Amino acid sequence: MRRTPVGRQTRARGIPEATVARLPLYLRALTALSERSVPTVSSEELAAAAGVNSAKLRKDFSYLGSYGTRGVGYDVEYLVYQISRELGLTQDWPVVIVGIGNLGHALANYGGFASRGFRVAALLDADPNVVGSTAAGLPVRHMDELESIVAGQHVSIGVITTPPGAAQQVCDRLVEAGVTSILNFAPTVLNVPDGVDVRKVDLSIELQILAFHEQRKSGEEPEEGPIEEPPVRERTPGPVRAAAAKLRRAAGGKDTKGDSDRQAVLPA
Amino acid sequence: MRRTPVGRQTRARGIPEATVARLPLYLRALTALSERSVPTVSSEELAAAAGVNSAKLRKDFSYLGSYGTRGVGYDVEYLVYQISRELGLTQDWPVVIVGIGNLGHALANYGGFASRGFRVAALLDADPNVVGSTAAGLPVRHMDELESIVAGQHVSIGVITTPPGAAQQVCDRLVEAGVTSILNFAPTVLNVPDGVDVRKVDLSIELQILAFHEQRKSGEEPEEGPIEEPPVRERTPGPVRAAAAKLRRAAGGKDTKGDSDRQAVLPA
DNA sequence: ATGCGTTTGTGAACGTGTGCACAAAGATGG
DNA sequence: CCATCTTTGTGCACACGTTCACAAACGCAT
Repeated sequence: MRRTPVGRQTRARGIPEATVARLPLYLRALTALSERSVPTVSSEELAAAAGVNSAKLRKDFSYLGSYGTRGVGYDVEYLVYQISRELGLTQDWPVVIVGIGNLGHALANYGGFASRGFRVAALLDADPNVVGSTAAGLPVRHMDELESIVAGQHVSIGVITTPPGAAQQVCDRLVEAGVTSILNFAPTVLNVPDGVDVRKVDLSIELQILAFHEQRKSGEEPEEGPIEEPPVRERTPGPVRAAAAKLRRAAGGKDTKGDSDRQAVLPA
Repeated sequence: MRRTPVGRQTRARGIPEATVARLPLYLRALTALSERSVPTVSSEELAAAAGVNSAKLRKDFSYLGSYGTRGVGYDVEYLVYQISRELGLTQDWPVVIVGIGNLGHALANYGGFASRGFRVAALLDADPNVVGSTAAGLPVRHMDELESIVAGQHVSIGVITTPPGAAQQVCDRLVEAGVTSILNFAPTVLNVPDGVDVRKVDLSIELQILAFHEQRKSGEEPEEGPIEEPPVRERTPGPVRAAAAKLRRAAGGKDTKGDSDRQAVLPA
């Protein structure tokens, strides 16, 4: 199962994944400085603007090369260019958005798309009532056109904003059509073949993490005592082999299949 | 600057942050099993359903306690309860959403909210044209009501879906009113006092990370050669002290202030 | 009771990420 | 040309996260 010497997602040519995740942050801060015609910036100042530690920032930049000048700082324009190039933002990235509900609309209108080389190649939906309408000035087209659009416009990035039940199916079609990077907003674990990247954005998970910390702050830590019986079933021993066998069937053969949470990304 | 012995966000009582981030994933998979009345599940099966490695899952669960039965697996109902309790989902969490554009609408309609103990206490917006309309059956109320709502309903979690220019301001008001956990969708670095948690969801960053890996796949790695001159300014040495001094003023005194990227979360 | 097959729980090794602290490098002023 | 001041780039130590591999625990059949 191990394909690359390092790990799941080889840190390409020496750039750590954690650093890659911060580059867009630096880029944003630098762009703001650039618009104010600030010529140079120190690691300390830029780090403050990006909300990180300055040593971390310097180390991050050191992976890209020695683009700073000691005693002075970093040239803003030069860094903007270098980071953009490293992230691949100097080229055009056509993107398809599948599932045009509220969230799909929000993304279609999202200004951050166009501003960084991302171009909405098409909006797709399966619902005939939605197909034909327009969002952000673009027509919503039917799922059937997915394959021809992806192939014709060389789309390599797909965004899934469908209800969770449709996500895996849509994902399969995207991959089959040639998409190799997927941004998934549906609360579903997607199965993809090797070589396809998936990143997920999950509202519900973020809130639950906040709730965890919030609970800690309140001092109402869940105590490990005799209190608070489990609501339904006690940990009663008993005949379980048959149950386990049944479970094995129900859980699906080889991978995550039946994950049909009832919550929806786009209830409308 | 170091407040806690471990680090930035002390891992409460022994539960690592990485584990906390996965608990909601396990919970979702377990809930799906529960709905199918599956009584027990092995670490291998549950790990597959959650998209993680089984050893990792077992270690994660070991931080919660010994809730499994060797030779059998984990009792689904029991685990659902324990994880819910650990995450603080057995209590009610009122939430305010500020900024009711497309994204705000999408979140208000999000089914995952209600299904896990999160309740939308109020929808708020500053635009008089939006105030008074309804979203997801709830009236949109004016920002002026923020303080009274937060105080009156004991809201501790706020969601920011405003344009980036308004985010810090809204954040300050939320914190001032008593909110101690914030989920930020605006592409802005928020400054908050100690004791307030911020999690951010940033569309643009996710896409840029995908683009980075996509570029690597294409083999078009940015090469470190004499090619590709920087577009605007060369790395010309020269008198820079005055510039650096000017910069220091422009960048703001103590913290991230002027971060006004032109992209908007909610252009509408 | 005893043995067998299964699955958990965890010690230990390894990889990744973070932050300190400082030498090297450059700018600037005399 | 030299002294001084500023800021980068990085070696090092430590914290955190992941994975392996295996003993201990448990159900079940005989």
